[in-house]
Amino acid sequence: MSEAALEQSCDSCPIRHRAVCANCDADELRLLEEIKYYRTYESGHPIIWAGDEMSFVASVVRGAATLSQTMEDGRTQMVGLLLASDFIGRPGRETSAYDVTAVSEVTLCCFRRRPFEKLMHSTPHIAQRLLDMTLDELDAAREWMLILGRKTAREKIASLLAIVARRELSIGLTKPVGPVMVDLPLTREAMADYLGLTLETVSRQVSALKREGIIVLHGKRRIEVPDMARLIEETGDDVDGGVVA
Amino acid sequence: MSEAALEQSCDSCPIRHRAVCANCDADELRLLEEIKYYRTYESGHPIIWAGDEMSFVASVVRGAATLSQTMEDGRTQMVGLLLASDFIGRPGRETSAYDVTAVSEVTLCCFRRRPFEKLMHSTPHIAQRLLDMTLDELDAAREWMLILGRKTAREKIASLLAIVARRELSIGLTKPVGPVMVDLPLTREAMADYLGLTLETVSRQVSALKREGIIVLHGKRRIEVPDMARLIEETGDDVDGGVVA
DNA sequence: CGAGGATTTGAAGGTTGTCAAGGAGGGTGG
DNA sequence: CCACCCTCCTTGACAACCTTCAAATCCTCG
Repeated sequence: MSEAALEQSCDSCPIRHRAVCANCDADELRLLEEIKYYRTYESGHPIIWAGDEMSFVASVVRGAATLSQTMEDGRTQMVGLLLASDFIGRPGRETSAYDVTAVSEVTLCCFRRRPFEKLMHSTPHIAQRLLDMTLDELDAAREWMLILGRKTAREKIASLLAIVARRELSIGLTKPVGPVMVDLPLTREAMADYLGLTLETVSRQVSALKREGIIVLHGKRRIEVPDMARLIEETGDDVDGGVVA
Repeated sequence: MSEAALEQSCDSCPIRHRAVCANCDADELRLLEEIKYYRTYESGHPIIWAGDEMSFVASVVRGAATLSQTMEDGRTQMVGLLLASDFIGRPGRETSAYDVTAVSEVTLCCFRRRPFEKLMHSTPHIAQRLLDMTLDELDAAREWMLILGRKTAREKIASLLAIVARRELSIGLTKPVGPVMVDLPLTREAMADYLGLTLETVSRQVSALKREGIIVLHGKRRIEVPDMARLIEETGDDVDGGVVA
C-alpha cells in the first residue's frame, strides 16, 4: 500500500452523499476530517487478512475490493463486492472476519477505529447511515444466498452480470435502453469464487452465453449486453424486477 | 394467527436483554410498551408473504420462524432462521422482501411500524442495538454464503447442526461439555431449503452421520451430539473456532 | 384401522468438478 | 523487434456428487 499524502476535503469527495458520512452536517464532517486519512492499494494486493487487528474502518472512494473467506483446504468464497462508497470494517470488533483484497487500484478513506467508534456514539447521523447501509448489505447477501443455493451455473453467471450491469446503470454510467456495457473487474477465478463454481465452469458458461449472442465480449473483461431483458430471462428471476440489490 | 390477549410487562420478558430493546432504560421501555402487542402463529402458518405491506416490525419472543425466497418455478432458498430475540422487519421499508413462516408455534412482540420508526429516531439506544443485531445477521448471512457455495452436502448438514447447537449453548439450554441435545424445529425439506440441497440428500447425509455415531436421533427432530468436537470436524471449518455466528 | 404427510432408501441420470493440455495476451529482456 | 515467459483463459475427457424419479416405510392423527 502507499500513503496518499494529499489532503482532500470532504466537500469535493466523490462519495460524499453515498458513503457512511452521507447524513453528516458540516460540523460533523469537521470531526471526521480530523481522524481521516487516505490510502491506496494496488490491484491484487491485500488490504486486510482475516484475523488481523483492524486499526481503522474505511470507505471505498475509488476502485473495487472483495471480501472473502477461505477454508483450511483452500476453498474460498467471496461474500462481498465492495465498490465506491461501500464501508469496510465493523465498529466494535477488533479483528477482521474476512480477507479484504483490492481487485483494481483502490483508494480508501480511512478512519482510526477507536475515535470513529467514539464519534458514532456522539453523532447519531453516522450510526443511522451505517444501519441503512448494513441493511442494504444484508439484503444483498440474502440475494446471493439464493444464487448460491438454488441457481444453475448458467443462471449464476447471468445473475452476476445482471447485478453488475444494474449497478452501472444506477450510477448512470450507461443508458437504460439499448446495449449495455459492463466492466467486470473480476478474473474468471474471482467470478468462480463469487458464484461457488470452478473457473472452468465459469469459462464454459460464459462461452455458451457468448455463442448464443446473449453477451458479446470485447476483450476478456469488457462485456456488452445487447438485450438486457434477454439476459435477465437467463437469471431465472422474476422478470418484473423481483430482485433486491 | 391469534391475538394473545394477555398484557405482558417487559420486566418479565424472556428476551428483555437480547432483543432490539436490550439497551433501553425504563423510560424508553414505557414508550415501547405503548405501541407493542403480542401475536401468536401456529406451526407451519405464514406470518408475512414477500411483497406484503408490513404494518409492524417485531421481536421473536418464543418459537422459530424462517425467512425465505421463492423463484417462479418453485425453487426456494431460506435466507434466515429467526429464533427467540431475533428481529423481524426492516425500519424504513414498506413491504417485506421475504416470506416469513412459523416453523413452530411462534409468539411475536409486535410494534406498529410507523411509531416504531419515529421512536428509533428519538431514542438512539434502539437504533444502536438494531445496528449490532443487523451486523450479526450480516455475519451469519456471510457464513451461510460459504456453506452454500463451497461445502459438500455432508459438511452442510454438520454445519447446520453445529450452528443450532452453538446457539442453544449460548442461550444456556445445555452445558458446554459432554453430549449436546439439539432441538431442530425443521422438517427435512426445510433443512434442504436452508442448505441448497434436496430433501433426499439431506435424509441420506443425516442417516450417514447417524450410522457413524456422530449424531444420535431421538425421534425425528431431536438430535444428540455425543461429541461436539467430532461434529465440528465434519463441518470442514477451522477447528479452533474460526466461525463467526 | 386407515389416511396422509414425512422420511428413508434405491437406481439411474445429469450437472458440475477434476485433471490435463493448449491458446491468447501482455510485458520483459536480449 | 522478436523470442520468451507468465498469467489468464479455453476446451476436452472423465469422474464424482448430487438430483431426479420411484417406491417402501414410518409416524401422527382422526
